[in-house]
Amino acid sequence: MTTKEKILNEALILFSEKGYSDVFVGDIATAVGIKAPSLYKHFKGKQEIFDSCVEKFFERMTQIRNELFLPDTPQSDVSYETADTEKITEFAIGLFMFYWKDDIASRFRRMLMIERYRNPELNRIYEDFFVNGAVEYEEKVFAELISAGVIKKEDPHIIALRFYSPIYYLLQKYDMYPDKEEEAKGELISSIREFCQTYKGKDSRNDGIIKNDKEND
Amino acid sequence: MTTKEKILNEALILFSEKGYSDVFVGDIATAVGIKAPSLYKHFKGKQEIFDSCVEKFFERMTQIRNELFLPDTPQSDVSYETADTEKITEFAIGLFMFYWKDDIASRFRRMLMIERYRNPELNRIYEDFFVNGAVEYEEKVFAELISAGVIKKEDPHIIALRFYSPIYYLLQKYDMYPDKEEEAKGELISSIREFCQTYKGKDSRNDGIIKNDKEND
DNA sequence: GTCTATAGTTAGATAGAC
DNA sequence: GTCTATCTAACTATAGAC
Repeated sequence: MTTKEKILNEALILFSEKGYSDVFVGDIATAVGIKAPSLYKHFKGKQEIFDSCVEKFFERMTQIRNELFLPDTPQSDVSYETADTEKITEFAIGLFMFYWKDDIASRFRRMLMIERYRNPELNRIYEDFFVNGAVEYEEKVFAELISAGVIKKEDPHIIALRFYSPIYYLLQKYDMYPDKEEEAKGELISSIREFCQTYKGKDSRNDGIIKNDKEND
Repeated sequence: MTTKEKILNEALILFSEKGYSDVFVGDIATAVGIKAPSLYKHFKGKQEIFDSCVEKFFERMTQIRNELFLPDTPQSDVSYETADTEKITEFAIGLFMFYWKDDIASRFRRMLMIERYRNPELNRIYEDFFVNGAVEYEEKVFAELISAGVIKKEDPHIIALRFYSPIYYLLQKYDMYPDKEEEAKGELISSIREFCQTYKGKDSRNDGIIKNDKEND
């Protein structure tokens, strides 16, 4: 890793813990193992370091969207037709774990939560990736699942909201406790299981799966 | 309002917008209409102003808990037996609007969201009131509603999680848009209606209300 | 590309007049 | 209880040696 990369790496860690203004150029330098003035050979200043972190985040998100959300691997041929409780759960866990643990996404998300109230541009980014944007994306997914008959014919927006909000809540709950992975996953799985019981099938609320699905444990 | 109260009021507004370290003593003074050194006749320093805001928040929360959560008014005699979709919706809206719009609670909540990553004590307060604590309280409510037969016999923790997480998500979504009250309430009501359809009654999923409830709009 | 030394700036807080 | 003037400390950034 080059010094420039090290700087960005350490800077993002610090920004995610303290926000922009409480991180001092000297802190970043110390974390990298150099002195503050040396940073200015790599970046024009603190703001440029920050801007590069933003850029790095966008690159990572573009990358993961191609991997996780738009898989063009052979498996994608099975499409929505075969999506079931297990697949929906897998998708939820994948999304949750990425937002929670990915080095870039999780740190940048925390930084955005600190900065979004004072910086409208960062608030927009936060909303696009972690609030409205996330729900809107899932809305499209559920609209397709409804067409495929996998999910009940109800308002896709409300379905997406009820799917995503526990993920969002649990992210906040476990953000400070990266070691509680099993507990977090357990809660998420229970929540998604209930979600699937409510919404799967064309009108399958009284199809008898309500009580028996618990055997999956 | 005394100058001391004015200081606390303006300080909380600024802290909720910028967090602790980006608010300068001079900013608070200007907002109040005095000069910075004058503040020191009322408070020892910036930290004491902040601590007083914390105290004010605790007072407000104690007050509202007695009003909203533990109503000892005559109406409470009807108890959980008569709780229905409408009452649960009313409770959800009351909780949401308080967290969203109450001058003290909403500002303090925003400040906590900014500060919780760098201050463990503030993170604990945030969790107690807006994350774990909120769900734990509702867990107790739903446990009682289950006993009363109003809510289906399922894990009260998951029920509480699925009840509260949309409230929490919508709070983040509309935090910057206090004027979008009707839109926010609409989304919340749709979400809670679906919640009630899923959980109300001992096993009342196929009681025919599923499609027709939309007439309420 | 790293360092030491230092300039320039600004925030928190105090002194003392009114 | 408010002000002006001022101190001290801390941070960003630059200059210039190596």
